Amino acid sequence: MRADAQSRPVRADAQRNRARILAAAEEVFADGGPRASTEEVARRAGVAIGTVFRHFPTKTDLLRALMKQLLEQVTADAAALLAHGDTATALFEFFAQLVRRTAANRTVVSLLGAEGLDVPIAGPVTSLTDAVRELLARGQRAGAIRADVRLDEVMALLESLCQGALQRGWDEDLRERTLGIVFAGLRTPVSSRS
Amino acid sequence: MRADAQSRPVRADAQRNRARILAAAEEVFADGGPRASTEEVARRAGVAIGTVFRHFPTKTDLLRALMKQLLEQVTADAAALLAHGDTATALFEFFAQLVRRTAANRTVVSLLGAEGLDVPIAGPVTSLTDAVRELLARGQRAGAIRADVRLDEVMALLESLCQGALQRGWDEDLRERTLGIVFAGLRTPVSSRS
DNA sequence: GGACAAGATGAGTCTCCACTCATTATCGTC
DNA sequence: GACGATAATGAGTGGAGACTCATCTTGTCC
Repeated sequence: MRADAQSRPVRADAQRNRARILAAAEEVFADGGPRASTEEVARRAGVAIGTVFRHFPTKTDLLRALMKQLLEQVTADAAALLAHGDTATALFEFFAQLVRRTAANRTVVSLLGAEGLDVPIAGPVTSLTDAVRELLARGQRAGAIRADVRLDEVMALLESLCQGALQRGWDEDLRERTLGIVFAGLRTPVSSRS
Repeated sequence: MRADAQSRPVRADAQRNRARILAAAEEVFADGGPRASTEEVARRAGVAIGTVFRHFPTKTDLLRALMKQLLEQVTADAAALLAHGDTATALFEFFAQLVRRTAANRTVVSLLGAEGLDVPIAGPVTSLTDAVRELLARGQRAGAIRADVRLDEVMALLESLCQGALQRGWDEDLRERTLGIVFAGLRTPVSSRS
């Protein structure tokens, strides 16, 4: 494996460590949030702290790498639903999936507009937005989602519910019921409107 | 003004400073979040740092005092609506009011289940919850809100939307439209359900 | 299996921030 | 206006955590 045509290959131990660090960071930040220390990540990865900083020169870089990885997974979920899901309800399924994933992974908090630390992630967000746009359009074409619902509203709800799902005291049941209300608001009503 | 039957009055400068500190803290934490430094609060209050700590022995105490103050305002809003508002839509009005207030005041983030720091505020939350319970019950009795909506769901939505409203890029317009969707989900449908 | 560059190590630095305390200033009272 | 209690001051302390770097180790290539 060559990193570049005129450079040497990336050493095997370096690749291994990079992977270990990412995995450890996922766990550590999952419970503890982005305020958890880099030292803790190093400890859980079984690596010295200098090694973490060799791979990710800044804590923000590490967070960004995690974000990117998660966004890719989530975007893949969306793509799968676009390919195989029921057109009418694919958006709801995706919505529920994302919130569920977030609930299990505090780091995603910063997903669409970081909070405590600044974690710029412009690129990956775009593809997620694209996927949601398509999911929304299909639901609307199928008549399942109100025609006047806009993309930014869906993204805003997604963001809000992901944030909410992180709070203490949200169990799975409450999460599903709350999502149910939001979905009812998105769904095409038979007649009443205001 | 006597603090207690057998103690001396609270000195005028002390009262003044306490008020100044609270006001400054509101501003400072409003932009900067709860991670803003106590030193900054002191500076904006025009007071030495030791004075801040005399009034609020701990940063958490200061945050808690702010929370309490805000919860009292919000609970007062709810009480006003209970007394004079339109029964059917009072909950929606209150909901919108609270989210709006939050958008202008980052500190409220930690309102119903603190994030970064731990800011226990058991008592004041109870009275807020009570007010929302009553608002919800009235809306349901009036037939404006679905009968199967539960209090914890409303609180969860409130929490989520307040969190969401803090994100960058939420302007007033988006906020109102997003709330509109949630309200549609809470409203009694004329016929369709799923 | 030797040479050497890439990588790992972890004690140490630096900065930031919550919190303390000896000293000084101010208020309320007589 | 003097006196004692209360409060304000701000340099200082302690600890946490991001980041560095001189030194040692290991993988890769011939």
